[in-house]
Amino acid sequence: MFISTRGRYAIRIMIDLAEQNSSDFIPLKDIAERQDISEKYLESIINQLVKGRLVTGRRGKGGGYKLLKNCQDYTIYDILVLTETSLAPVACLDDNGEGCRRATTCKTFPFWKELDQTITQFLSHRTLADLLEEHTGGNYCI
Amino acid sequence: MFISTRGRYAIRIMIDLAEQNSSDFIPLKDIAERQDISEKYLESIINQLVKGRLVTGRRGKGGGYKLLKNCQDYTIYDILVLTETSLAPVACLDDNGEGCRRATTCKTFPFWKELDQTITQFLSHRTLADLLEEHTGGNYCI
DNA sequence: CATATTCCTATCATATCACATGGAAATTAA
DNA sequence: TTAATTTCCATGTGATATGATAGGAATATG
Repeated sequence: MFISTRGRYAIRIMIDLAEQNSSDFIPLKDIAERQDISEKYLESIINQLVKGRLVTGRRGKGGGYKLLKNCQDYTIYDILVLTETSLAPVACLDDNGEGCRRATTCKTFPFWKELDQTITQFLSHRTLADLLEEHTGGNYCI
Repeated sequence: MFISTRGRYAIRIMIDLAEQNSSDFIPLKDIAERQDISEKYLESIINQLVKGRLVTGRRGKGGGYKLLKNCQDYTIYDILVLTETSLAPVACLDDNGEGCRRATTCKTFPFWKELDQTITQFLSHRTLADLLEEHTGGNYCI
């Protein structure tokens, strides 16, 4: 499997935040209930999104999380690259291809590179706004 | 990681067989030595290729494996679909999307389906012959 | 202060991966 | 026929990633 639940849940968190369409902080508890996912697991995921500056969090009463940008300004790639351990389709491509010493002579290496580019382009040409519109027809974004 | 060593090794086996450009059976021992991969591991991989009718094997002295078709008639998809446990980029898409009960309402499902199609198209539009030519400029195929 | 909520650091069960071991069956050459 | 070769078949194993869970410290509100 390429994209793990971790990355998929991250996208669902972002969609949920966008759908609330609020300038208030949204408690993770609410997101976990709506999405029917363990709050503790979501916690570890949204932490990565905070560190990656995709969302911001505030502690204490009235705290929670909120988006930092408009949803058309988040690409799916932005979200996945933070939450997935690797977006390379093959191990040869990790660490800029330093991982494989056969890279220079390998007959399959250019092929994997092309596959990687194809996937990366696909993921970085879609925004959070695209996902919202795709299903609702509406526009939740500011 | 998306494509495991299993699938990558399978492609290297197929390339190796094509490069021998022979109507004789090629012993797996030779392939393992040339590719510097454990023969026993390759054995379990090439078994899947035999069962999938991509190659044929013969036992005993003078035995080995050989391709059944011209290499322009093998797509990379053909090879990977046999050797990888799943080519679906996300779990939601396994078993024709039956795996996920949220599929009908999920805002991300159409997106994953598109990603899957993009990848599948990429993999099924390249043949073994393409990989051989890409690196050597020559044509090993009949 | 009491409560809500994020942050931080562990731990754990399960599955998959990459590979190894041990042999049975078949084919050919001598 | 015998020995050598080689595919076929089943099962075992250590390492790693994944998908969680647990407990508590820090911080903000009222």
